[in-house]
Amino acid sequence: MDPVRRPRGRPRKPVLLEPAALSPRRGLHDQAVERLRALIVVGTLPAGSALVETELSAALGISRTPLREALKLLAVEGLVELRPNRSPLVAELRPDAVTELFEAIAAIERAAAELAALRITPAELDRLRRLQAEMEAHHAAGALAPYFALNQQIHALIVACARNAPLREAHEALHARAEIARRRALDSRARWDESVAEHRAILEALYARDAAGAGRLLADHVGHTGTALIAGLARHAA
Amino acid sequence: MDPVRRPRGRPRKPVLLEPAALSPRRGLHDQAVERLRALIVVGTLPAGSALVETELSAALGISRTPLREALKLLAVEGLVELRPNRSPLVAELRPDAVTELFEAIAAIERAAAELAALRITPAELDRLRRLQAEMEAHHAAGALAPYFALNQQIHALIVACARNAPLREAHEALHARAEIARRRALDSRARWDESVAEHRAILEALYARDAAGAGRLLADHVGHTGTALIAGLARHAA
DNA sequence: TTGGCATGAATTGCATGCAGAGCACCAAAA
DNA sequence: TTTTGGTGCTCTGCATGCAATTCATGCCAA
Repeated sequence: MDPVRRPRGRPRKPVLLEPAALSPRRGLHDQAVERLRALIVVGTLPAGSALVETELSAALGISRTPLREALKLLAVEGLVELRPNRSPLVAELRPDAVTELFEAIAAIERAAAELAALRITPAELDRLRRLQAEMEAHHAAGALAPYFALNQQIHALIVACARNAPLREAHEALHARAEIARRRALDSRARWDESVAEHRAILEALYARDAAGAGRLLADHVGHTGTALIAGLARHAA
Repeated sequence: MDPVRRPRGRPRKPVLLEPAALSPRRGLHDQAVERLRALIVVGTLPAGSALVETELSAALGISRTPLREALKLLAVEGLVELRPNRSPLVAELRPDAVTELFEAIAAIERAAAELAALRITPAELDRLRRLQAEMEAHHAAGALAPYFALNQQIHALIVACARNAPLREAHEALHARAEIARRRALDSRARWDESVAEHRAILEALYARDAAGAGRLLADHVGHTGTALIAGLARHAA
């Protein structure tokens, strides 16, 4: 028998970059997914750049194994492009891909809005109304960043109210790429005003439990957002 | 002594001009995804069973590393349920999950049909017509298995004709779970006849490039299939 | 008996080693 | 000069080893 009890704590090695501090007990691969997604969305890892496993794992303070798992999951999300025996690339977001992306989001949100109109509870309607009011306040104040956050919450809440897990997961999977597009082209005051008005109409349709109307309005809203973004991207490129 | 260093892995079989398209030589993790998916769909790995990494990796003849990557991907597809620090489980398919699943598939296929009605080429329409004829022949002959295969091909082709990668990927992701439900409840002659008729109507709407009609018909068709399957599952459980 | 805690086996999660694929660079031939 | 073949290096893909976690068992006390 070993008289010396080994110390229970794992030998922590010094972590160079940000050590994923104080996160809930999830695995490193899961944290890596989130951190990498954030880095890609905000552009710290620019589109087209190679993701060399040894470099990235060192930068994240983890080993290659969980990193590889994370890269595979990000590839499913379309944020990363895997190549056999080659370094993965941060996926490029081409204009036609943005078109398809917003077509798909519109399709999913339309269906979600139709279901939500049938299934949403009064409490959820109330929460939507409060979010809408808050969002309009940010709009009035010209606060873009919080506006976007609220806007995103509202869309997510409507999808959640559809009570359909596959639809919600598909929606979440597309969200990061849409966010990339939004960040690249967040301009046009006119579109902003229009968007707020469209949100009002959607909310009213949900209150009226008008499934077809809510679906159509939301799909159109997403479609308009998409075309506006593509226009913005085109301006950006020029 | 052995002067010739032998490779540690499997002996490479001599490959003579094997078309890479048919044998893409992908990584072990990718192959593991397909093999596990097939094993789960046909029920060799029954719902609720624990997937112990060491056992599974030995059974598949691979190590735990690619197996773990495969399990993570199957979890995204909803075929496997991951639990922190516990063995993954083959996901159970509860009746309400089947309902949601077919709601989601109907939503995606409706959107796909609407887009396909606008974008489908004459050649694709022709191919659809031939597939439909072949499927009807199997129906007339009472050949269930090839009928199902053709049926799937038709649905996949319609989605492909929408020219929308995210929609197609979402559709594919849901396919395996739907297949599980189908295999559990493939009965009801009456529903079979009805389904063939519905396919005819969908095809006609596509020919007429009636986007709304094609979308509605296809969504209803998938919805009917879902309710029939749930009824079948209920019979099965009883 | 029963509740609580320690202990050990089983298994996951992560790190790391190693072989091979792919690429760059260079030399030699055309 | 262009092309072809070789050579070395880098990086991926996979296997394996080790620590940490979880669960089951058993012991002790109430």
